[in-house]
Amino acid sequence: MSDDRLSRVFAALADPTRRDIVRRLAVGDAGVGELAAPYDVSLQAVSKHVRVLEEAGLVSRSRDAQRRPCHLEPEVLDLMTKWIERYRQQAEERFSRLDGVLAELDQPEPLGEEGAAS
Amino acid sequence: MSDDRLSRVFAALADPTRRDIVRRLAVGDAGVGELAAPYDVSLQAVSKHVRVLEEAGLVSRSRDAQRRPCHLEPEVLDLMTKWIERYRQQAEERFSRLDGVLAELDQPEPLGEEGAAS
DNA sequence: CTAGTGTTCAACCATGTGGTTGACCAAGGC
DNA sequence: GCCTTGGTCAACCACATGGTTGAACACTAG
Repeated sequence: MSDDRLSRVFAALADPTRRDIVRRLAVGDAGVGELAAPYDVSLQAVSKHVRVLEEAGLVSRSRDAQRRPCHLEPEVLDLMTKWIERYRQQAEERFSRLDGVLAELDQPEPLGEEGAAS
Repeated sequence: MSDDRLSRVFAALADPTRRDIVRRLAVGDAGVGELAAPYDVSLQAVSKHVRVLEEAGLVSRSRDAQRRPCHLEPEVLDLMTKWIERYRQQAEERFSRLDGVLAELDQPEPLGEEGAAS
C-alpha cells in the first residue's frame, strides 16, 4: 500500500520546520546539530523532526564519527509531484472542456458541425 | 505568510480519505452526501474532511437548493508542485555535480583542461 | 404549515503530534 | 581509562485531529 507512504510524506511536509529542514538539505547534507542551530527548539525536537522525514523516505542518514549526516532523497518528492499533477491536470482539463461548453452556449454555431442547428 | 497556507494544504492531503475526495472531485463536482457514500464513516466526518479541504483552499463550494456542491480548485495544487519541484531540482542538480566530481576522481583527465596533469 | 432532504453544529472521546526535560548511548581526543 | 561531543530514548504535557452521536439549520415540495 503506497497509500501509507504518500500519507507520511504529505504529513511530514505539513510542518513548517520540517519543510525548512528539507529546504536546507537541498543545499547540502547536515548533521542534527547544524540543522537545529537556527531554530529555537531543543535538539531533541529537531531529532524527532528528522526521524519523521526519515520514516517518510525523504531523508537518509549515514555515519561520520559521532555525526549522523542527513541526506535529502529527492525521489519521494517526485512521487508527490506525480500524484498532485495527475489530479491538477485532470481538473484543469475538465475546466477547459467546461469553458468550451460555455463558449458554445454564447455562440451556438462554433464550427461546421454539419448536423446543423438551423 | 504563505507558509501557513502551504502547511494547511500538505496537512489536508496527508489523509487518505481526503486525497480520495480530491481524486473524485477532479472528475467532477459533488455534494457531501455523494462524497460520503463510498466510505464507511459518518456523513459528519466527511463534512469535516470537506471543510479541511476548503480551509486549505483546495475546494470551493456553492449552493444548489439544499446541496452544497464541492468544486476542486487546482491552483493550490500548483502551489504545492512549485514548492516541491524547487527543492527536488535543487537536490538533483547537486547530485549531478557530485556525480561529476566522482567521475573526475575516477579518471583524473575528464576533458582537455589545458593546465595538463601530464 | 408540515414533512422531508441535505448538511452543519456541538459535545465528546481516543489517539497522534510537537514540544519539553533528563538520562543514556556512541565515538574520538587525550 | 575518562571526558567531551553528537545524538537518541523515555516519560511527560498541551493541544490538534479523526471519529462518533444527536440536535439543529436551510431549503424544497406538498
